[in-house]
Amino acid sequence: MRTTALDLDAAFGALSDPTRRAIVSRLARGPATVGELAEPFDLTLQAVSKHLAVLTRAGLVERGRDAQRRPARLSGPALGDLTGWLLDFRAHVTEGYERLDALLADDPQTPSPPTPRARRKR
Amino acid sequence: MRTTALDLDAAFGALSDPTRRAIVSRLARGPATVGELAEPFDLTLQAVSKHLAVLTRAGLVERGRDAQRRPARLSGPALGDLTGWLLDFRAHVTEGYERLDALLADDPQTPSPPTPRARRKR
DNA sequence: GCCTTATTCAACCAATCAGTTGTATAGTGA
DNA sequence: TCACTATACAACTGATTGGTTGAATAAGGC
Repeated sequence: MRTTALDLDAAFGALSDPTRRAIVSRLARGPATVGELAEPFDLTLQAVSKHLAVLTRAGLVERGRDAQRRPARLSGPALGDLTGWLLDFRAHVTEGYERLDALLADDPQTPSPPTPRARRKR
Repeated sequence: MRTTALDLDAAFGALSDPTRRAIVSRLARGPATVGELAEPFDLTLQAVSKHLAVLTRAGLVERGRDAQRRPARLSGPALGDLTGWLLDFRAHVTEGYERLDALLADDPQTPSPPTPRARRKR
């Protein structure tokens, strides 16, 4: 069995492609077949099938069976887990920032010292 | 419209690598130099520098200047935007699922009856 | 002015990726 | 059975990626 739980590598990787995000967007409105998913794109069915495989491997999509069709639908939990991870993360960052603000107050290395770096020749 | 705004491709792509997620985790506890970031990894400084470049290009990290050092720190907003995108998304999905549930009133785990367009035979 | 430290740039390499075409499998309907 | 539809598999290709080594750049300390 392939990893059905959330694989952060695979999940983020899957969502890093705009075509796949579009597919996921489409699936958010309900299940669809490969053919239906492929329609808006200028892509072969095989390419879309591959994208679906990537999403499925990442645990974001599940496939069913309806005669010759293999409709895809989103797997809610994975998306929830991903969101959870990011939320945790963001909380952590915010906290860190507050600590940093408290430490620095007014003195620190100024955020962006615009160093006009003249490029030298070789 | 913000041109610095988040690039979903780049942001998700950046977070799809475990080394980069570890770097981001480290940075969530405060800024760090390339050398400091590289320490826990069995990687060259150049490799870590490249990872930082990826994160910077994605808008997730900002670089500063402190003498020879170029400390990296997280860029809070990007992380917030990413989380926001996913939250929106998840909301959409949940809504879709509720609609689907209403239609099917069935066990979503069973692979067989996935769509309302069931045409199976045999 | 050298050294030393911190970081990046440049070139390269192997692996992976997104796409293609062509073929094969699975299921329906006659 | 045979034709048709929907999808997957296989092999290939060019581009990208994650890593390396080696050289260059930037800044400070002596």
